[in-house]
Amino acid sequence: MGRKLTEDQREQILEAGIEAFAEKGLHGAAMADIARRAGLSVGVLYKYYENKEDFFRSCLRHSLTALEAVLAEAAAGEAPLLHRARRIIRSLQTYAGDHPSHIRMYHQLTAAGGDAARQLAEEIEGVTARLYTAFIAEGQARGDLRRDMDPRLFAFFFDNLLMMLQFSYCCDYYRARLALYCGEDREDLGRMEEELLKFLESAFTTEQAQIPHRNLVLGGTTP
Amino acid sequence: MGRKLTEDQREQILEAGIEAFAEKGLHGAAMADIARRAGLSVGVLYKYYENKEDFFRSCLRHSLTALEAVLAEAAAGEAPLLHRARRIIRSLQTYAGDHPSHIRMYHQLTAAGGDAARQLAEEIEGVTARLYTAFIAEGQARGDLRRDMDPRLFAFFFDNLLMMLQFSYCCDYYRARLALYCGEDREDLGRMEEELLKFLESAFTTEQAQIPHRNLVLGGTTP
Amino acid sequence: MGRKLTEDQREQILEAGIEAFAEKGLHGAAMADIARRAGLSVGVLYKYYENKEDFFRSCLRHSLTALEAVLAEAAAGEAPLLHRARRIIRSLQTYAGDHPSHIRMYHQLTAAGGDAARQLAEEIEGVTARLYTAFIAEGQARGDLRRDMDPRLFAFFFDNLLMMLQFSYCCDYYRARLALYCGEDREDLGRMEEELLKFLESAFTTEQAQIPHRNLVLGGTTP
Amino acid sequence: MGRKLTEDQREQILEAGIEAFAEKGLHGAAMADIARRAGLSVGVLYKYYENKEDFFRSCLRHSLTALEAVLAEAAAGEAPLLHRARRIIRSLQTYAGDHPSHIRMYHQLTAAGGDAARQLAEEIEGVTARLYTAFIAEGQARGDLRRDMDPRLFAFFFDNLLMMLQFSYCCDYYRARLALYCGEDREDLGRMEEELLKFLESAFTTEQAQIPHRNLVLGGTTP
DNA sequence: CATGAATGAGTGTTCATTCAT
DNA sequence: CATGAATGAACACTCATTCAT
Repeated sequence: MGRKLTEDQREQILEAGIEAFAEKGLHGAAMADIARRAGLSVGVLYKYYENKEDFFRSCLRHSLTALEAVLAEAAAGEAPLLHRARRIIRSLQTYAGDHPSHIRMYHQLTAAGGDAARQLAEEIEGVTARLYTAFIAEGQARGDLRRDMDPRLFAFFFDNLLMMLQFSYCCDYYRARLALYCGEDREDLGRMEEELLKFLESAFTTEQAQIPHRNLVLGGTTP
Repeated sequence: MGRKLTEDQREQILEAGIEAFAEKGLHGAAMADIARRAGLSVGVLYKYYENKEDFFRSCLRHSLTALEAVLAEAAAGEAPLLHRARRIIRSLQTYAGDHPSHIRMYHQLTAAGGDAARQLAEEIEGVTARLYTAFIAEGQARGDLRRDMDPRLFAFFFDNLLMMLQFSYCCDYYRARLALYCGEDREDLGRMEEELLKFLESAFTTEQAQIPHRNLVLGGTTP
Repeated sequence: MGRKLTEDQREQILEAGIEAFAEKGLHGAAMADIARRAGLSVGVLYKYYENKEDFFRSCLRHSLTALEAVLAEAAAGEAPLLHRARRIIRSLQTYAGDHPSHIRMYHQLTAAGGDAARQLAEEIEGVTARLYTAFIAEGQARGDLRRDMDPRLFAFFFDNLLMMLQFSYCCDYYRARLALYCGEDREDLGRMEEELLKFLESAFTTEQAQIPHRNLVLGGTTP
Repeated sequence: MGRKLTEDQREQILEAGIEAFAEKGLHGAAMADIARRAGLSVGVLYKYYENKEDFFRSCLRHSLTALEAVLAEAAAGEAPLLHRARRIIRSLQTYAGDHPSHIRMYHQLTAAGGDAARQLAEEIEGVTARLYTAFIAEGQARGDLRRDMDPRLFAFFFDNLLMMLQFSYCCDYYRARLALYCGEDREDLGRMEEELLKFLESAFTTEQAQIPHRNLVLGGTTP
């Protein structure tokens, strides 16, 4: 699984695979095409990777490791949650702009099925899940964040919004969908950042119990 | 496109297709396999559908029409936004429980590319985009919702959270991911509903300008 | 093989078949398409004809019988050979103009192979072979035609020229080929008739032995 | 289109194709069958030829190029027309005996339709059309040939007779037809050559205007 | 008896994978 | 060791033929 290659070659192969898989999906991408993109023969691919799925997995690992590094860096430090959230959003926007194929490939993974791929991705998702949950719990402990929330589910919602943000910048389908909401303004990254932060800040900081006009909005509990 | 079939047969064929496409995607699913699942021969499929893509489109339309009906019903009425949001969430949870393949297939679409499929889906997304945006604008006009938000982007966030909710109940990958956040509690639909509503209510109703401890949370603007 | 149909229906079916086979060949034509053209269901076709090849054969027989009748009429009578030749050429030109599909289908037969089809056609070719050979022998006996020829082979050449004439008016390939020779004048039927008759008359009437400048033309026997 | 194959392999593949197409036509021949005949897998065919039609075209080109070379050599030189005609007839007889499939395949082409194939063949037919027409015009200029003929149409008749000659030696249908005229003598190539030359010589050299017994033969103009 | 829906073998074509060079 | 030609199973799609209604 990748022995005996210079780091450069490995990089080139994986990058070619990521691009191909991102474009056409696991089924649609052809090994021969990937080899051509990487400037190699198919034989080499099969020397270092057991088969197509194994190679797909390796591309994913490569791609997600990079993404994880970006996230970890953005999330690091002692700054308050939303400050870090802002940094994360910005990082993701930048990353999505620079490496759309990585995001697209990640999205392909979610459609691929297959135990091995899922397992691999769980590794990665596990990191962010723990990271975000810890953030929130910590914020609650410090008193910065509302107490009346389940930190795990709010972390989940947070992650959901970030995933969709990335897909919306990179994947054809979601890009089209975003345009339905924003039209021309789709590319206004600053506005997106601002509004998403507004959304998150209120969601994370405002306890609902005290809010008096609740009934107006929620209309009471449904039976 | 589907003449001469009893509604039952049509249903059966489409359901078989939806299941296959949900599992393996547009490329991965084999027409012969779909025919076998439906208890038919390939010839029949090609009698009623021009080709694989046309059939895929028909499966999608079938699936999305049903989903749309569910949404429209849940969203209808004069009740306040979050009341309707609660109904939508519940409907989607029920729908996802009853027809997981439909959701999975929809998710496959987002990965598939292909002009026709995307076009069709935009139709559908367009409906919800308009629906949600109108909701919010209306709520703002009534004074129920915060004024300092872009209704289009907030509608987008809202839709994002709902899409991810469905995927998280139906798609293998997202199910595994949800488990990372919730563990055993993954199946507690009521809890999910409650927390999501909390998240949404605050996000939608609380204006940020007045909130004094903003800096604590946002940490000021980043340089 | 054709029982229980009114003559009209039979005619209609065969005509539809002839058109289809003429257009697309034995393999290319689809039974369902033929049924549709004839305004019938496939079931009927298979009630009266064993299978596709049997039906093809019946179409052929139908087509060739008509052609034979035309030829026989044109060739009949006591007139001198070339007079009758002129009548044959005219008849064929008219027939080709009115029923191009029949000629085309006949041409398809020559490409089809298959014992049964060949056998059937031999029946028909046999008629013209005998007819033309007898013509010539008779002409020789009367002294109208040259004696230094093999009547069978000259009949063969005669038939060849007539077959190619028909194909050249009806079949796409041969039409294009004729245009290479004639260009715009392809449709000048009178000219074709005249020149072909000139060609035939000399070929059939002039004995070569007496011709003095033979060497100039033949250049002697090749070694 | 054929790179990286030894000339031998290329030859073998094309010969297999020619045989199959000759037997069953463009539609009837199966790529898998051709591959089997050539001792290869289907994949190879598709490595070197874009698709079936492209392969068919290549087989044709291969076949017709060879035929054209034979014709060109036979037609070359300063010898009088019928001398060259004799050489052409002999060459074609030899060629037909050695490569019957090539002739059969060519015949299949005339039945196939399809723009590309027709276009290619027109190229080839164009060569002979020009060649023969020039022959005749030249002969007329020299005074060897009759002046009262349209060189283009006479060239057309000449070509027709030669085409039918080849088909009559190679194609099942035409072989059977030839037998109807010649019986046992079908294989007597020398006789065929002699008689065909007699036929041609008279047709090409004898002007009809001067011939006094014209009316006896032509019977006057038909009303 | 007619219909035309259903069957399923067969076709062109692609592509993961192997292996001789 | 690298190459990329060769393999052949798999797939989308068609159509002769059958048979339930």
